[in-house]
Amino acid sequence: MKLGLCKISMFCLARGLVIVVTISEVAKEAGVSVATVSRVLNHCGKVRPETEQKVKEAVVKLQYTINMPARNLRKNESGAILVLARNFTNPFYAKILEGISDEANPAGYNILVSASDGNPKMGFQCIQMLEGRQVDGAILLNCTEDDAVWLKPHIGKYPIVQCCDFVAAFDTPKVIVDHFRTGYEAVQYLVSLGHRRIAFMGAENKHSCTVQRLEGYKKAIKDFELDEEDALYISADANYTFESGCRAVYPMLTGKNPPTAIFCVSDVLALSCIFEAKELGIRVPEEFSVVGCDDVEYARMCHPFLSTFRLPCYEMGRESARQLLRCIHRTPEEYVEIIEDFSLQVRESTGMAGKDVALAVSERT
Amino acid sequence: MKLGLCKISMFCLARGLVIVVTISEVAKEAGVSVATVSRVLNHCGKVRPETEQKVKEAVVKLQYTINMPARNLRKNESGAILVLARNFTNPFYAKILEGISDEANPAGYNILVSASDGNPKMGFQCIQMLEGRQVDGAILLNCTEDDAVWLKPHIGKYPIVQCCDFVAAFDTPKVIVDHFRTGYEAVQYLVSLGHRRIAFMGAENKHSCTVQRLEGYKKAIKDFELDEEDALYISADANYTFESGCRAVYPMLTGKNPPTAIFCVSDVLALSCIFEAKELGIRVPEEFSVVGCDDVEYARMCHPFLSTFRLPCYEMGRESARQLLRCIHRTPEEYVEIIEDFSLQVRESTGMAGKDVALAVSERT
DNA sequence: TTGTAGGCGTTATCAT
DNA sequence: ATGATAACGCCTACAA
Repeated sequence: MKLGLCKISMFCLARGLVIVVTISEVAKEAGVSVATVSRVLNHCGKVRPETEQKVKEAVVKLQYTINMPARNLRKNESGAILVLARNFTNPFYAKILEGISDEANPAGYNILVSASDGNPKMGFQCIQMLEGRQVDGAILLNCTEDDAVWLKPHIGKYPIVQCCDFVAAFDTPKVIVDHFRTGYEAVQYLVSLGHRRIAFMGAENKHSCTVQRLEGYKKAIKDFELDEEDALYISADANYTFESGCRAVYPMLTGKNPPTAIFCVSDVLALSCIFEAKELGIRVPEEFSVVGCDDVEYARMCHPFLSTFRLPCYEMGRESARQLLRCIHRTPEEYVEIIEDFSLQVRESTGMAGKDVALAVSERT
Repeated sequence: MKLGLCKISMFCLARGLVIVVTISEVAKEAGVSVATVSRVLNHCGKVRPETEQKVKEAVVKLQYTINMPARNLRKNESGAILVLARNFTNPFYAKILEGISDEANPAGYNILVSASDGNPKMGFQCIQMLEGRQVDGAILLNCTEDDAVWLKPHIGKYPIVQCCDFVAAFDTPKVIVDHFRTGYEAVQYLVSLGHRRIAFMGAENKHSCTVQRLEGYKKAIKDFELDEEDALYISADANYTFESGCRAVYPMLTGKNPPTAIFCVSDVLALSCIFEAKELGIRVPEEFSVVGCDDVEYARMCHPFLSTFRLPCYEMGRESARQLLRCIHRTPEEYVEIIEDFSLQVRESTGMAGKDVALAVSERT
């Protein structure tokens, strides 16, 4: 890393070197009172047009800008909302964030982000921001039972929306999908292709999207009387990283009696399964079918295109923001639970059950 | 309305009346003055241990939490910084954001994000937040000449750092890579593999990472006396989307005299080239070599693994935050220009120049 | 329609 | 070491 030097100069911020223009200076300049200036600033009518004009001219002349912390203090609000997720490098969370922004920004709210990285300590920090009035509300993208400690006492006290992952017992608006059903339908779909040994890849976290999908999967396994083995449930790490997905699926694919299909709780993990299978010379989907969940952009960036459940990430983000703003503005209403639809996108990573994988591998070697 | 010593306000959701505790209530409870409470809260010593103890007990008993807008007003700071990027769904920006968070959060700063989507209007909003004291500084990830209008008058007035994309004339700290050199070295590398017709894919924006890489590319084309044609420069859309990359490269690959190699200013675009080539039955890298830039995680998620320039995204984020905090705290220092290193990651999408692509295509058909 | 004045909850500057 | 009190900049009854 090199270091080049540019011109020397000091920042001159409000605190010292620059004259900070306040509402009273504007008032003086315009020859009116601060109250009038404030009224003009807040467009609350009740001001004579020529007075308003004078004030506006003064504002421009003095380059006045409103001091938000001051206004916020007075109005007891912050004009910002918090979005708490594990991270934003996962395209799934990034897309939700986009939806939230698109809804909240036009409404005049700023977005504050915080990556918990699965650390419950961040949940505490989240509440701190609510308590400290730094944000008017929060959207939690990865709420789990682990958050009960800090969250429970604050439910109903602050505007909080759970999105995607949630804890049913926490009484907040929820914007979710029926995770159980995705798990069930994944199996159902694979069974329709003739698969009987179907694996499940979750993640080392207590997210409802992991837990409930596993439940849906298990229920389907029972209903369809399929092979039921603990060895068929594997887990990537809590953050759904590609590498951990590869690590998790490897022993299963190289072990005895491997499955002919797998359902993964995240697209990135599904991609890791496809990748690892191909590395091992196992053809997808001829010998191994993979179903993902999320439908992120990367699912269609290389062949075989991923068969996956499309969740309306962007829309979930928007709806979460809508619900949160509703809470913040105290629109009298019950806590709604909005269940977004999903749909299976059948593409190229799934196919009819054919030869046994182990057999195929041994043939090749 | 009041209840005993404490004020009551309808704080959040319909259900809860929340008692808002202020510093003066704590003072009353502890039998001291607000000044003392404040001193304890700010750990500025000068308080007798037993007094401190009393205050702390009162804080716990009343569940007091500091009111940040009030503190911010008084201290004339916000404790937040702004990160402005085109979007955060591109893993490149997401990774930089991660670096910024990891540096700024421990320092007590919150992160406010804003997606400009290339809209200069957002630049204006950015300055608004600086002026409104909602943030103490800003990191701009996509600064271009187009931003001169709103940015120029505020340079030196507010703490601003340009990261990755930048305008040299704007006198701010910069955390960048030598984009020109990536363009030059990409060609150099491809030449070493025997390529003579090398294309360039940029994007419809004025980012320095697009403009300067093109310049480096052109210089190398001249230096190595390679084919020099306007038809060899193509552009994806301003946001580097996968689809636009496909659209841009298609006519080139199917047209007359296609190149045998291409350098793309972003990994996502490079992936789109690989994808489109494969769709057309053109083998990568046997018939068509592709070099990307960024080295995002997705570059190694499917074969052929992308040969690309690794930019230290995360580190650039951290360094940007470091520089910004330095500006905010007015550490007397010059505006530095930190040039981060990059390195070419040779993987599977590049190979020796072989048969002419058009020829290969015609052979196949 | 406009002005006066009293907070909002802190911190910081004085005294004591 | 502690306390009284004046800002910080704005909003908003209440008066005029």
